[in-house]
Amino acid sequence: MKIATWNINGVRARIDNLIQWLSDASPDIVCMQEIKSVDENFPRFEIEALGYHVETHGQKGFNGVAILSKMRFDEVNRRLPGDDGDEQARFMEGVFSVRDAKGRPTALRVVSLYLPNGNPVGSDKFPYKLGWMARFEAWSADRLMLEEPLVLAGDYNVIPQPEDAKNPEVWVNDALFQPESRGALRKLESLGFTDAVRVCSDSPGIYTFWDYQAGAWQKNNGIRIDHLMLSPEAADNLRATSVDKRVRAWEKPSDHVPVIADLAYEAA
DNA sequence: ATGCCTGCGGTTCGCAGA
Repeated sequence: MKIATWNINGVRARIDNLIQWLSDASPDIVCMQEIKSVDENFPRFEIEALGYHVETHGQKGFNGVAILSKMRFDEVNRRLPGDDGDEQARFMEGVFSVRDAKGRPTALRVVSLYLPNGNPVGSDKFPYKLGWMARFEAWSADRLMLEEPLVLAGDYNVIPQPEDAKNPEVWVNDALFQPESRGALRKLESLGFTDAVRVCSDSPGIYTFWDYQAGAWQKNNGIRIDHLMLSPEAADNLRATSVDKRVRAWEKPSDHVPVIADLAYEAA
C-alpha cells in the first residue's frame, strides 16, 4: 500500500498535474497540503473519476488539507485539538480498515498536516508554529497509546538536519531550521515515531522542496521538509520510501514533490 | 539588503509562502 504526501500549492491551479501524477503513480492514499481552496471548490469529480474517495478540510485562499483514498473512509477527524480559536485548516485524520501481511485486520490511521511556516522568527508567527507543534506532539502521544499503525504525513516546514539542505548555512536564521523547530520534530522521534525517508537512507541531498526563485531547481538548491512519521506498528511494516522528483520538472509544478511510503498493508 | 517566483483574492496590487 502506497501512502503519499504532497504539498500541491493550490489544487485548482495544479489539477492537470495532479491527475497526471495519480494516473501515473497510482498511490492508495494521498495526503495533500496547501490546497488553497474551500471545500465547495475542490475539484473532486476529476479525482473521483480515477477511483478515489475524497475528503477535504479547506479554507479560503490559504492553507487547507485533503486526503484522497482508494479505500473508503471509516472515519474523518478535522482540526487539531487543543485550541478552539485556531481557525487555520492544517490538520485532518482519516481512518481505514486494512490487513497486514499476515492477513490480520487492523485500523490504519493517516494524518495530513500542514505545519505553520513560522517566519519571520521574532514575529508572532514563530510562537504560533511552536505552539502548534506542541499541540501536535500531545495529540500524537495520545494516539500512540492505541498501538495502531499511524502515519503522520505532511509538510512539517522543518529541516531536520544540515544534510537535509543544499546550503544549510543560509537557513540558520529561518524558522524552518531553528533549534526549537528541529527539537519539536525530534520529540516525535523520541516518542517512538520513525522518519520514513531517513530510516531507508543515510544519504545527504534528499530534498522535497525547491523554491520557484533564483533557479533553485536547476541548481538543486533544495530542502527536505515533507515527512512521513510512522508509529512503531507502521514502521515495522515499512517496505520502502521514495521521493518522486520527476514532477518538479513538469510544466506548472508545485514547489514541493510527493514523498511515498510503501507499507505492507492491503485493503481489508 | 532586497528581489528573485507563484497562487489567490478581488480587482491588477498585496499578501503569503519558504
